[in-house]
Amino acid sequence: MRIGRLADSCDCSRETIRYYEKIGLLPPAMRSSNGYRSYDASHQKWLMFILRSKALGFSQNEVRRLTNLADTPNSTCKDVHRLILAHIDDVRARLRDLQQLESSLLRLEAKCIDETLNECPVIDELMATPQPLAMRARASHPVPSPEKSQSSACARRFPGQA
Amino acid sequence: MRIGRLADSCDCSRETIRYYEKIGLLPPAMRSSNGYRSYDASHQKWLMFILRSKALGFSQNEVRRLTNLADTPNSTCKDVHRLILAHIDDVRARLRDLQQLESSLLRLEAKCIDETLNECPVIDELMATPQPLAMRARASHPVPSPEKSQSSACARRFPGQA
DNA sequence: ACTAATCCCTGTAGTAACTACAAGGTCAAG
DNA sequence: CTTGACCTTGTAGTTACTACAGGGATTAGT
Repeated sequence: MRIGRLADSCDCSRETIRYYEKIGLLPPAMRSSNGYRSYDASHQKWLMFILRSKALGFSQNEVRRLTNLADTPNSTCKDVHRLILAHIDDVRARLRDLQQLESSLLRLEAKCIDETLNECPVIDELMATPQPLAMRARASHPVPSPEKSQSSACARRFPGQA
Repeated sequence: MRIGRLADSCDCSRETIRYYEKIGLLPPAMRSSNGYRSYDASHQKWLMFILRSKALGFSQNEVRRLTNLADTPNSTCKDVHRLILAHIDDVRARLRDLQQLESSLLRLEAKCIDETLNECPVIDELMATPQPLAMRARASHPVPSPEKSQSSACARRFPGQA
């Protein structure tokens, strides 16, 4: 089997396969006389293994550890189990982050009451300085009170900077 | 204010600030006679704006659009609203993906019944060939039935490829 | 037998969004 | 006058690929 067929059979690109070989995730292919890579069923298994692991969200490094475990005769199921649990924790942490994000965005979105408004409360909220400069500065310039609703009056000399 | 103080006040690194200037997210700083970057409150506002937007998960491109909107006098709140809604959709899609991932991982994890086992059902599942080769191949070699529980017998000649 | 299309090869550069470092200039304090 | 903390630029590294460029090999059709 040449690279194109392997790629088609696993639904990934040739480049990806060559890439996995280069970084040592996939065992190097045999080469036929013309220099073309030549694959068999075992390569296909490895590749599917890698692709399935990735589909489960494992990083390259984790996949590497998984393949190492898969390739080690003495490795117990325990190690695999540990890796999966760690990954589940990771996924859950990301879930929590995203949920936080979602509610923050919804809260922000709720501020858009009047869509015809030219002053955008969202922009204002994002733009607002909380207290960092005034608090930390040794008051080198006065800081003229909370700068009321100038909206986007700052740095207007900065339009299309590529 | 020099770069160090701005960085401290916004809790980001000097490199990040220089980077934002380089890619045109942040308006270029004034320079004092020695060539040092010099910032004022308006720069700080911009930077906070960018950092808050990023914290809400907006990509660089989205942040760029947001800053453009913030900087355009005629922009209505509507455009901002649209951007936020699109982003919320995005976040929700990612949430769904992660939830899928989590349940897949839990399903997989549940297969680890006996941790002392040397044959790992997880590895086996990840390694399994579904039907691609046999189905798509023009049967150039026989395909000797579903290759029963050889576990990780393939490509064992591939240990530490760094 | 010739030609065009389709494969394959290698190597490099690009993506997002930074971080880290190298090699050097500036400035204030001890 | 040296040390240390700051600043400058530029380049390379990260993750996980993707997209060429510039070539060779094979295959299909005429």
